[in-house]
Amino acid sequence: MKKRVTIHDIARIAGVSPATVSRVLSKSSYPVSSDMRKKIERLAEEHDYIPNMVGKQLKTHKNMTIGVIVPTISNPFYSSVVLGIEEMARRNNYHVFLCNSLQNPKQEDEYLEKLFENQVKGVVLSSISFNRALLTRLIKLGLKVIAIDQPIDLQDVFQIKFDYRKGGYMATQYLLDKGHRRIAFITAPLDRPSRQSIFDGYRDALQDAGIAVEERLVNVSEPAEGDETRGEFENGKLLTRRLFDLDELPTAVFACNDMTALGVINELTAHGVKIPEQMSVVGFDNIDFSQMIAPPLTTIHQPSYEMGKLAYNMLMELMGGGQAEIDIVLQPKLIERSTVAVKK
Amino acid sequence: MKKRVTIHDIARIAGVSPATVSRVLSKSSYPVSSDMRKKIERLAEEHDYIPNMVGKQLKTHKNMTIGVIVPTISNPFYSSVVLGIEEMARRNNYHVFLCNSLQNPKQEDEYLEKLFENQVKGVVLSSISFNRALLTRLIKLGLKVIAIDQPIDLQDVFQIKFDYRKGGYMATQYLLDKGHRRIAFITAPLDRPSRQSIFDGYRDALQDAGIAVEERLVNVSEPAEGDETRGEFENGKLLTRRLFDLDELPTAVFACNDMTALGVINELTAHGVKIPEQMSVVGFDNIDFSQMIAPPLTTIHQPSYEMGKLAYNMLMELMGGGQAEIDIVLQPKLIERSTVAVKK
DNA sequence: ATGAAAGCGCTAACAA
DNA sequence: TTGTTAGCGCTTTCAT
Repeated sequence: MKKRVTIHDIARIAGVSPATVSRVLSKSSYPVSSDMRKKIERLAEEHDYIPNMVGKQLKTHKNMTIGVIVPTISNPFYSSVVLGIEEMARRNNYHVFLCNSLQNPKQEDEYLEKLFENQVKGVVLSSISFNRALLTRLIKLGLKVIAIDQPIDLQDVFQIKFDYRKGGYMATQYLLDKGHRRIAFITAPLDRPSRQSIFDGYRDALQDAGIAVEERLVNVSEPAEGDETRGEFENGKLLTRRLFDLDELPTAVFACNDMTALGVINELTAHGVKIPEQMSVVGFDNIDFSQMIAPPLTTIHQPSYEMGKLAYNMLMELMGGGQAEIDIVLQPKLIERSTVAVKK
Repeated sequence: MKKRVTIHDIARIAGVSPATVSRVLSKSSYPVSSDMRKKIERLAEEHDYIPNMVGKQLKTHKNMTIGVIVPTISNPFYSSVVLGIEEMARRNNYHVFLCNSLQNPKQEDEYLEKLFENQVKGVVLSSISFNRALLTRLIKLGLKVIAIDQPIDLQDVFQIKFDYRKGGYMATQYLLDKGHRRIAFITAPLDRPSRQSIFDGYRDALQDAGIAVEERLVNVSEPAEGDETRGEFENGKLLTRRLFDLDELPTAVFACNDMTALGVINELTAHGVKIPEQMSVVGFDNIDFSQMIAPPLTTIHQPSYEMGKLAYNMLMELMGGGQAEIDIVLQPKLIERSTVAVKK
């Protein structure tokens, strides 16, 4: 294992000062004679010089990495968001420091702190925590934060929002338009603002149609910890099973996300219920998989990849001292596929 | 925005030397009187002291981050591997620097270099490149590398292998046992060793059964770039379409991975072909989704999460100066679900 | 038990 | 155009 060569080594070999070497190797605009420049570049190449960003960073207080904290990348929705962020970051020579909070607020805080210790200056955060103590402290110390997916109600935190309520409303309205009156809502715990909003949309759509919300048709699961993705699916199955305890099945199911909808469909199919002939199903998110199943899932599109890109752009704006940014609210879109039939 | 407080600030306030402050705040084992220790801890707390890891790292040449390079986390197989690595890393207070090479060898090299510049000392790599120039250089400079998924034939690179050939053999043999004789193989380009090996297994199983490999039943797609996950699915669809040009359909399809198998199933269903009654399908990987579809997919299990954990452990061993590590070959397992029927 | 001082690799005034 | 020097925040020998 060869010793690492530094700017000083190159300087010594070239018989010049480290400053000159720094100027050429860091692509500074500072003037250096072209002979010198060539010589140094050649020497650097020959000696396998690779810059040490830690030294540079300590001096300049700048770095090229941003943090991203999401519940888990095993959820295709988040992996798509992350890919969007990373794509933009790459183009601008930034790095992404990815953290999976795994439904654990403590984990979220630990990552936040670690990120900050590592001098990360900007973070895109899908927060599952309610305690804003640490976040507030870090923001005071200069951390820039963009909230996605879950709102964060703090001064100086800007948001890429999504109109979950409207999405919930649209999905329900669509089912209503197809003639359905008994529409079940199946969801993971309403402990996240996004889910609560989807439920609000469901409720409002029913009420606007003059239909009372039947409590037995609203199925909320118990909170769980760990990797959520498998959980959402299992959840969908579990809550669907409860439907069969009812005197009469609903004619349609609206699930709080696609993973849950997959569970619903799976369980329904296991019970011999045909989709959409005997039961209509609508999901939420429009993950790639939703169109890969048979029949392909009708769902509400949430532009995850674009969300990632937007989040990156807003973060850069913020970090570049841009100010008075405005929150963005992305609009839902209904994707009609094949899991909904007209109620006969 | 408050100015960041350093150990010097704390030292000044406490009226002691920075050395003493460092000793207590970095949890050094060096003796410090308990009065002093308490005072410093209190002051640090009061003044919101947060250590600067960059300074520390420059001095100690140690850091707590490892790199992980995979084709894309939007592929559930890789996201599961990454989660396994991250889980272990977290337990040991390590960080994961995640990079998606997106099927692009140049991107892979860029990330490798960036990682190294940032003083990352260990990397878990699923390489899609064939050019080992940079990697060889970095290894000479002390980088430790664990290869997963795709073998890397370099001195000092240790591997978590998977017996792809055996997996391919098992899947084909299983189909053979069920009475199938005309078994199509559908795959993305054989430019990765893993896929080639799966094909070898397919071929060998047929040959051992005294069945000639029919060229028209082996469908290989053209190379593509970009985010592969959607591509694999589309690929499965595309190649399945070609099957219908044949004089006679095969009775079973073996796909090189589950995403492709989903595409196969999707296209088959679109053509009104019932699975498994009219066509049997076997996948490869056993991603979570493979059991979420209807009917659930029969497939070859590749232990992605465990692979991640193993990779982390091996890497730590290597980085800790452990030597004479031995490559590991994980064994495939057939998961019988519902997409295969006995050939009548 | 505490402090002084050097230095990790790099950059950036300032000087020459 | 090039060099000198100081120092980013931290740890760590060596002294005291």
